[in-house]
Amino acid sequence: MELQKGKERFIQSWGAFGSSWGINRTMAQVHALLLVSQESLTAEEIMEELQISRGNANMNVRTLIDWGLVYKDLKPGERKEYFVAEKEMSQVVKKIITERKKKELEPMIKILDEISSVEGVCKESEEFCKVVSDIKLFASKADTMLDKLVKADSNWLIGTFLKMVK
Amino acid sequence: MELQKGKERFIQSWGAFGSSWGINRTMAQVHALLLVSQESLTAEEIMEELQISRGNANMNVRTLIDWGLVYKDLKPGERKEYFVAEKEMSQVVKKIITERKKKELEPMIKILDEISSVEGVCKESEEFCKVVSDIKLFASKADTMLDKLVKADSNWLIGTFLKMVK
DNA sequence: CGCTAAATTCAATACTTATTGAAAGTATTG
DNA sequence: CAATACTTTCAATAAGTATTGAATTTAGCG
Repeated sequence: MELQKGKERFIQSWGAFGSSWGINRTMAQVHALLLVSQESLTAEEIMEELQISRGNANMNVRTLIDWGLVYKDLKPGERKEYFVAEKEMSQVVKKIITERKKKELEPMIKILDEISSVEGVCKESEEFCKVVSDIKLFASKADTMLDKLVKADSNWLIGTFLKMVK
Repeated sequence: MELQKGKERFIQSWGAFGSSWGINRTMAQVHALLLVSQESLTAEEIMEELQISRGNANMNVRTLIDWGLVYKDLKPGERKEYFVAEKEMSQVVKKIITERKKKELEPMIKILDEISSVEGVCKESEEFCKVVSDIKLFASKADTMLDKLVKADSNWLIGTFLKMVK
């Protein structure tokens, strides 16, 4: 496998994981493409490389920018926009955690709070009350932990992993 | 909101999060229903409660059993199967982590290894090599960390959360 | 065994989510 | 300010995923 094949493999695999991650497949491919590109790319180039439509390219680049995983790289004297990926991997990890937490964890905690704040639930059904409060306990711990990871400096991020695994 | 409404809300919300989690919506609802049921339920009862077909109920219960989140509760003298949820929440968390890791993390590490094991990648493109090995670093750390969480005893699970967040 | 209740399978179908591409919008240039 | 180069939007459509339910298989019982 030579370099070009390696890059293609990476792009295609990153896209496939996107799906199993609840992340749009094409968005993940665009991200992968920008990650392995030396130079920043135009919308045209992304469309060409990934064989996707203009609208699709635009929408997914925009979402990546919203996530903070891609930046606009405006070149003086050039009218069109170039896009470049955030390549500091600790930043990438933090930003993915932030977005997934927002979508997967926070709304859940909100609803668990609503359910368990109801008067008399624990009196009426100890079992239901316990299920809800146990889930809340784990969800809150996970939430706090992920917050710390995201707010910490980059060395701390990997350092925390190390601390946990030893 | 009285108890019954609370349970319904819980089932419906757990189902919605399932989706944003890459977990089948109905499977999550079946899980929620069993979590909040005092008694173990038959396929019929699940179909009835969630208004789903026999096939659907069967498939999702089976997947939950594969995940170790639900058990068969066979009653002597009764021909039909009853299903009951694992209610120890630390077990539930461990089992969900195990399955999501298997689907979301392990295949990724495998492919990153394949890509980076190729001769000359680093010579040909320092940048690509760095991207791949940085991702590998984080993925492996996460993998090891999750392994520890899953193998540890239940007190350690919540204890580790606490250790991290202080 | 054969009968029957229950579980499972799977092709057809419904539902959900992503993609296209032409039309509309916006900004730069001469 | 009109021509142009590019970006964004969005309704139509395609692709992907989940669900149904009738047909099939499996297992308990006399």
